[in-house]
Amino acid sequence: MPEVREGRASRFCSGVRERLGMMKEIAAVAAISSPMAQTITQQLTDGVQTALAKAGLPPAAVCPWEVPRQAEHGDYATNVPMTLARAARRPPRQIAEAIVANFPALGEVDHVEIAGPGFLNVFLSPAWCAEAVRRIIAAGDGWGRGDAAAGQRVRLEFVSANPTGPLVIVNARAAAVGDSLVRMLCAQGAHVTTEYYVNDAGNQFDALARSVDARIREALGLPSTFPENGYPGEYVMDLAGEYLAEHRIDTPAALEAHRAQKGLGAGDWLEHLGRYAVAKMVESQRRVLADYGVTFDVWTSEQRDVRAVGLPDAVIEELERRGLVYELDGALWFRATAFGDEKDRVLRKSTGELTYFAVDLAFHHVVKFGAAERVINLMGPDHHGYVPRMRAAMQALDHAPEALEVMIIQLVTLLREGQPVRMSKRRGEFVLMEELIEEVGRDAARFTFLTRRHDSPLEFDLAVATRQTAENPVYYVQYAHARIRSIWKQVAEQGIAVPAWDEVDLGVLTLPEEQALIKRLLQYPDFVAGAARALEPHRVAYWLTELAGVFHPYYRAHRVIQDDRRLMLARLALCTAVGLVVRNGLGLLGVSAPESM
RNA sequence: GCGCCCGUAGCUCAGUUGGACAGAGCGUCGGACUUCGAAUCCGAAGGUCGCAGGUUCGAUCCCUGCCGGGCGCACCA
Repeated sequence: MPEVREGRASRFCSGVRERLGMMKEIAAVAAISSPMAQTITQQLTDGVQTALAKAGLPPAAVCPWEVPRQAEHGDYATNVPMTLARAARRPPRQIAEAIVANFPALGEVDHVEIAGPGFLNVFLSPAWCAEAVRRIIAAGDGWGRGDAAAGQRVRLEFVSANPTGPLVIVNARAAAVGDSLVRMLCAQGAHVTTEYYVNDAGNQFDALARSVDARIREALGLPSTFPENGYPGEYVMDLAGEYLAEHRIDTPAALEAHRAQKGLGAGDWLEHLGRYAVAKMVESQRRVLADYGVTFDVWTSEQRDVRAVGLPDAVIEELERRGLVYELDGALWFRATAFGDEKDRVLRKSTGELTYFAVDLAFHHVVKFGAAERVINLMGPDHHGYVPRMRAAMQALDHAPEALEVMIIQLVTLLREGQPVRMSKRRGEFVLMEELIEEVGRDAARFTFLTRRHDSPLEFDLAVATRQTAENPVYYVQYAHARIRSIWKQVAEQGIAVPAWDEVDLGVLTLPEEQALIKRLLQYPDFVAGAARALEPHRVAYWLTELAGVFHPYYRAHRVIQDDRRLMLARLALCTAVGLVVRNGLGLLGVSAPESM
């Protein structure tokens, strides 16, 4: 078995931890932080189960908690009495009453009510909530970490654009989604290896090589015809120009001499040019992604890491051993229909060449699943028809069908002030990812991409994304952080002494706005765990916007710095906790939390 | 024709994996800066969740059919 380059997941995760960072003011306190505590819903679930046991009722298989829309319905609600009604053969309300009567005394809970057909509405204790601010600050960047993916080895491939052209808008979307997923999964205890797959073989590779060759001949004034399926973009001319410059070739004779010196015949020459072009393209892709804040643990080469080491043949043999391969019309077929695909698929064409599928299947089976139990691929919508056959192949090779998770990243429509920006890939005109970053900035670009579900098409208005107004939620959220930092600057300038948080009386945080703010912060760990489980980073973006939407009105209405020192310190603590969570959340999205704006 | 995704406020989109009276931003209209940052805040108007059935105590969510839109159906990658 060939050596598989293993990613350095730990480095990546520690990098995230670094990026999540923490504010100076809380660093000292965080040093004495306690181990990860149970989330509030876990405590409530324990309470319900205890009550059920005491009442002689069967335990609940699951105990879903939701945050009701209406405040009258409490802070958390569950429908357990209704789901249990059938098994217990008692009406839901009776079960609810039994739970309430036997509910253990929990510090977090003020009281529990029965409502509607059989809901349990839990009201949190205001004093406990106020006190919780201290724990949030103490948890620091650990607030929001969890174990939803603890110990899982995850292989996450995203972007993976062909090395035949520069990165474009949709790649920026995939990069934003993928990178955010990495951060979320790491924060939930997963060991994630990120991977970029370079398709440096096959037809597209040949087309690139021939395109560069044609441009080189043109540049030297030699007769040439541009290949039918070649790449027309200007970057191909740049590649040709760079090649000539690097090798100091400026005449046809110099080119001949160069090729002769290197012993490059017709076939070798195209291979050589192709390698050169791919290396250049990959390097530029890597640079653009790095500018975007996205790095990969592994850059896998189709040619070097899969084809050259004979993986496809090995996997085809494996399939043959299992009797899942047959020959027809001179081609070799995989019996994909035996695993739910709509038709059988060719592994080796009658020409003797491997199909893309055969190579990709070997890549998945050996390289990806050799390194992880969970394989997540982000792909474009044009590939969704490809998924069933890959899944069929994975099943044929004994992988659980759900082990391969495919996320379709939908297309991006680019607008400027509501007007479509014309793009034509055929003519080689498109808006590049680097132009996007240049124009709107990384934070705005990434956040905007994460304000939509990954599988729904996105309209990206360049003009709006550039505008630094409320139209742009990224600034709304960042502003909350900057404002909180600004309060701390004021504290420093005015020479206000702030004691250790242990000595601050948080009990004065009794305003409805303050309680609402704290309750939101308390929801955060459950929320990000849910987003990580669902692989939906956009939820975090929405949640943060809502948090900012609770904070800004509070900030406008109530002063932090004031004569009442007790109140001031308590509010300072609350604001610090809010700033911390904003920062943690933005960190999950790969968006910065600025000190000032 | 078959398969997958999508139809929610004028626009762009959320809706926590079936919950209680349907949410946000923008846009529109009307207000708020001698107070820690107005990239902010307060208020108003705006809906038959594409249509019709079904399952359920309960449906925007699940099932069926229809209408409308996108994508895919290669010995391409």
